[in-house]
Amino acid sequence: MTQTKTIYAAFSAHIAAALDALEAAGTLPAGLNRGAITVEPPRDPAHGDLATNAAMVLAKPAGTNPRALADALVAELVKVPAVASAEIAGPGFINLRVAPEAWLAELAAIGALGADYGRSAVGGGTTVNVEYVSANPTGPMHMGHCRGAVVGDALASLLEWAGHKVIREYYVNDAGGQVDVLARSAHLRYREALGEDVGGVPEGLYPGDYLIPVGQALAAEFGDAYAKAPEGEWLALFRARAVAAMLDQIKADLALLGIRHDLFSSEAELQAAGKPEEAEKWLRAHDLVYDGHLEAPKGKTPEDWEPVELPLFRSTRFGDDQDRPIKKSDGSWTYFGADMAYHFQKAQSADALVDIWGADHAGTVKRIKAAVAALTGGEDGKGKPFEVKLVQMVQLLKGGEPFKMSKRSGNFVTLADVVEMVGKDVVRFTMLTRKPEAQMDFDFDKVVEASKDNPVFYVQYAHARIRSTLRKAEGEGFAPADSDLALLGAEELELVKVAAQFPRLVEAAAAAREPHRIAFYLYDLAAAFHAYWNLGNDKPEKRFIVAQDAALTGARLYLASQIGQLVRNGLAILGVEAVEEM
RNA sequence: GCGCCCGUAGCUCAGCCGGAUAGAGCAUCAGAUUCCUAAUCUGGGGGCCGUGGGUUCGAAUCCCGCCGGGCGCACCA
Repeated sequence: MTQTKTIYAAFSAHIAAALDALEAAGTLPAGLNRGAITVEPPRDPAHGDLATNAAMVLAKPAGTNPRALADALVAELVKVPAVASAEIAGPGFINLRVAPEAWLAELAAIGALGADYGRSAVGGGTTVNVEYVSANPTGPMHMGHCRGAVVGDALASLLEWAGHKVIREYYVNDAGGQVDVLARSAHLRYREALGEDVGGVPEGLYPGDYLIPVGQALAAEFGDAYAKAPEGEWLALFRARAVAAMLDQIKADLALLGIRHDLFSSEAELQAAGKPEEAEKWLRAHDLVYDGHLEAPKGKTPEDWEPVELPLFRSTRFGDDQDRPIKKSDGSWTYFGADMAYHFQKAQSADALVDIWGADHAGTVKRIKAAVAALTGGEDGKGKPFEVKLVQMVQLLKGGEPFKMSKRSGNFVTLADVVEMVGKDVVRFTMLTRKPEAQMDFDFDKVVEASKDNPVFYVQYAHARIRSTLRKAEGEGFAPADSDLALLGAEELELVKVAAQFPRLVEAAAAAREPHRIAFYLYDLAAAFHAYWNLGNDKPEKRFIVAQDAALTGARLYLASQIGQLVRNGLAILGVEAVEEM
């Protein structure tokens, strides 16, 4: 994997070197904490290309005032060739202008690194397990699963770009009551396939047509052997067959979105292997599980409430409201009991864990975080890094009105339907145009709109324009060339400046676990490109192809080519195809 | 009642680890098309960053209270 040395990193090093020089000269005490120093593009471009707060941050501990320290720093910084100018502003900011040669070097770096430009080593090769989707294997994927699937998948790619090893994992909840319901529903379809008139699907079973082929397959495999048999004879068998069929379906649905997990972990297998028992034993030994009485639910008092003694995990020690049962009164594991063991298992093979959950599970975040902290860190130690990212609801709309599908497939809008209607790339990009913890509307009419209102098309269009231009140029005998990049002027450098932010953005987005930042960046990059493009409307000499100037054309085509590369890199993180033409 | 998320321009939303005069799109107003794709671009107007305190050189950002919206709150998954 190639590491990108960003221009920002280079300037951080310049500033560090300047501080070293001041220390050596005795101007600055040695050993000051430089952790709070930032180097970033100022909000207002008039303040230059980069600004640092170094003087403000260090003035107090150094026993001097920001302006005086800034003066000394500036004197050092102006010696650096890549620094075109350095001046003090405001309360003590140092505003830097980057020499054009340094920007052109960055442009050349994009060309040299190509599809790897933006990859970073900040992750240090540590392994992050990202668990996402994990929909119950009781039916096809529906839109409720979609956002988490896309966010999780994009996050996984983003973490890879930032230098992590990533495990993409799916937890298969194949041990709970709902898969028994699935088995019974499949049995009904099985009898139906044998010719029995089963009437309608009774309340409490899954009504969707998607179980019809499962019933037919069971009928073909087993004949009428289980048609009249008591449930005990077929439940486990039918459950296994139905779950397998549903998982195949889910994998096919995910494939439509371009998602493929590395690992599918079965809750049933986890339990069969005795993992929850192991966790319980360890927790009991550390007084983190005890037999106690569950409190009555808060806020409402169920009429049939009875206190029962259950094994409880002391999640209150980690900030939860109450201790949580890990087993039910019938002796089987609660979802939480098994999930706890599952997270412990995941932690064995990863340095950090990330779960992507629907917001409807927000209430259980504290207990699982408590469990991970306990199992990976002991009762008071700090556990492995573990984050739960909550993905908020998506409201489906069409023309501003709530959208309802036919009930043919079982009373929900399937992911497959949506992908068929609007396409994979639109689904993926649109899901990433909002931060995940904010609710979002998904309007079928708006997301397929081919205009700049629609970020997907806006970004795609920028790429298509670039490719189109390069094709046309090739037809006219021009090719991108990096031999005369110095011919590029201020307007072209503006584009390079936006491009140069990509590597640090990847790092920041990965650190924050926020892939949506890439989508917003691509929009900004596309806007910068479109803006430059339109200079050519008024001024033909600003177009990429200037027929009478082969050297300039070559340099501009090189720029265009690298911007196109960057769009592809960003889209690759998001799992969206870059198109050749619109 | 409790927990979590959200509250930024008329609308939909960004705002990176606290940084300078808070940004973008839509809508609105005024402009640009003999052109590599105008599916685009340029400019104007539009703000008590829900609200009241606190922390400090500095707060949309961090902390606390309150208001409003969403989600959740049994041994379900």
